[in-house]
Amino acid sequence: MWISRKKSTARKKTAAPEKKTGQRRSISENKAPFSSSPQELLQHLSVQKKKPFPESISPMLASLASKPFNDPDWLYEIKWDGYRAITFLQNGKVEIVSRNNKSFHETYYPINEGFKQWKVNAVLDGEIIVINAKGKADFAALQEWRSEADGELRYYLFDLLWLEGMDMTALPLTERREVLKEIIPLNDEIILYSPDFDTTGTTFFKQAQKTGLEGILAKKKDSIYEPGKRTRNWLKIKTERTLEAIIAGYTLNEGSNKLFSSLLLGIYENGELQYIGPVGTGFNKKTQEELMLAFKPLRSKRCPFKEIPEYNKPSRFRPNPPKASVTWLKPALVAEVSYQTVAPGGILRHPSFKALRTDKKASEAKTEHAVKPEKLYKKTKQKEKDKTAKVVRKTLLNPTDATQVRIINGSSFTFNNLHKVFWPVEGYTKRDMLNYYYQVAPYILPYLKNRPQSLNRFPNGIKGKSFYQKDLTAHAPEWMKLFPYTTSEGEHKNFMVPEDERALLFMANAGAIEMNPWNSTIQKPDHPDWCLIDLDPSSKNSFEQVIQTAQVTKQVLDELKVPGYPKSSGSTGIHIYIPLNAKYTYDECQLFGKLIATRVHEILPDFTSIERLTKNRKGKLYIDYLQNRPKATLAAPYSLRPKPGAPVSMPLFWEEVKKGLTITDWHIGNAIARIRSEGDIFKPVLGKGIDMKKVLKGLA
DNA sequence: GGTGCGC
DNA sequence: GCGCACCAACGCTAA
DNA sequence: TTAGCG
Repeated sequence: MWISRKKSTARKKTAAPEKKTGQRRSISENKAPFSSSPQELLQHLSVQKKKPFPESISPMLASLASKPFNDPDWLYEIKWDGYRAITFLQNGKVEIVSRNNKSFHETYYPINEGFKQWKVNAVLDGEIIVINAKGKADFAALQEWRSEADGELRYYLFDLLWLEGMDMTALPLTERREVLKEIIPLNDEIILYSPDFDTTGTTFFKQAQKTGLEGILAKKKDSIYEPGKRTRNWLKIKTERTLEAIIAGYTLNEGSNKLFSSLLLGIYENGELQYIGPVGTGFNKKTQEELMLAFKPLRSKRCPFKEIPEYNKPSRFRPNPPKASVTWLKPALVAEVSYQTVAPGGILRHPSFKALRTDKKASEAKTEHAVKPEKLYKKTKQKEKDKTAKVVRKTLLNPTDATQVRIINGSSFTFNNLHKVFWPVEGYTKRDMLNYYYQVAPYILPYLKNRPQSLNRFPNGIKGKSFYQKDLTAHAPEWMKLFPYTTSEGEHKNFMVPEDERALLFMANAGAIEMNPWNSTIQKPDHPDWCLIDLDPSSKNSFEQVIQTAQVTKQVLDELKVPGYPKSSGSTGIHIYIPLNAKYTYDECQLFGKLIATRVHEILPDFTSIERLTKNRKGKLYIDYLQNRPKATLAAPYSLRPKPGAPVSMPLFWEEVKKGLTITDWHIGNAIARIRSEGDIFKPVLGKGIDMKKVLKGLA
């Protein structure tokens, strides 16, 4: 028994990064800052080598959600109303920059002071705010902040992106925050840890409303940090609503030294302008001046409302309001206004002026705008049901031995040549590849099970000689499932059909870097589970054109009310899958694919082509629907590709299919973290299929 | 990557 | 016991 | 029949 005999293999050093700083909690006195052991963390990070100090990072952004929710897998933070700021701390040098990489170094100089006692090299993410005299975060005050007399600065840190040569972004949020908490000195009054609250989303939201906070953030505990991305794993829920209202007039209180005291607002309902109340806050002197300038040509004698509203109405807070005079305006300007609720009678409570919408005509003003539905949340809910997605597996092979024996699904495997470099530029080895497939097995197997495979083998890495193998008859172990076929020559042969991770690792161990399953299963070999659209650029196309074509494909599918799921091919293009649930034949499927491809080509005739023959394509992007045929294969979702950079064919959200996406975004080094964080977002491809008849009827 | 042959 | 050669797709269609 | 393609 090899496994038990080998004992002294990998027990190496590597504790958590240890620093010493004055007031900080010492790491040794508390438990290690990682929920798992350092060994596990190291293993977690094993695919990445020491990462250099990042030059710049754009912050990860939150998506907007319409209402709070409760979920133990999410944590809740305060949404600070200030400037997002990333701090680069290197060898005692401090650089604090905005979202757009503008330096805050001079502007908010007191913050630099606090970082002087830090002894670590790190990249931190947080929000700078100003507390005004009332003790509340004040965005306007922040913008006008010049010195400590203008209010108290705070820098709330909520994330850690890099620490002492370790890229933290691939770690789950909770682990990043645990380490972050450890390294923030306790004696600083400006630099603070932005806490999370162990409560339900709804309770926390109510609390936030009461406290007058701008909103809350919900963050998925196991989410990774994806720079520059507006993620669904971070959601912001605002306590205030906004609407677009028409400015119908303004008032001026007796004895006021301002240009105006409030704006009188209305919205159109059934063609009539309805009064929705005054707004008296949210503008400073400068915006008032600008507004007055815009009002000048609109002044009118006539009140645009049907009835003159009671703008002098006393309120609970102002039983004896100052006498105000009114100037009516022609209803032409649109203001964006925030408010908390609508009182009976349609009057806004706690309205605040946000901005003049110069891009909108009065007739276009809408009651509610933006606010994405909680669709986002429902999606993640689905993921949680998927138990396999929750299991965090250890790696299969240790980092040292060149040969290792493992039992998988009851079968013994001898893995040889584990040091062999498969991706020479990056140095990824056969071991890295096997570890990847072992970890991705629960996610990729649904797309391989019951599907005959074409093995595309690279036993000597991506630069070595490669070959295809379909017939496994002579090489299959007894446990291997086979699927018989007859060649056009009349020879009887057998495809292999993977059933479990044992089969997956068999293929990987054979040098099959890429997994190439049929589009149908052996249960219904002539009925594909999905329809493929393969966007395959020529060397003359830019990737931007691929993205544009994918977006147009999405648009065409939307018009037909057909769902489509995109993934990066991992090579040069993008694949789009339409779920069919094995209800149609390959012929029908291909015709449907042709229909989509043709429509896309008609919209983008300049740089796309649906010609099968390369020479007829004239260097255009090939919209390939012909792979919808029996026995054809395509790299599976989550498959590695034998290309430089060890890219992964990664399922994407449509929102990610936009300018800036690159083919190397996802690779062997970061794919596992991404997949664990997002779950299998391709799952609907294996779900309910489309009703092709209905779609075609709608077209006729 | 696995096999079989010749040395 | 080793180095080495050899093997490991397929179906379609244009020309 | 072969060459090209995916």
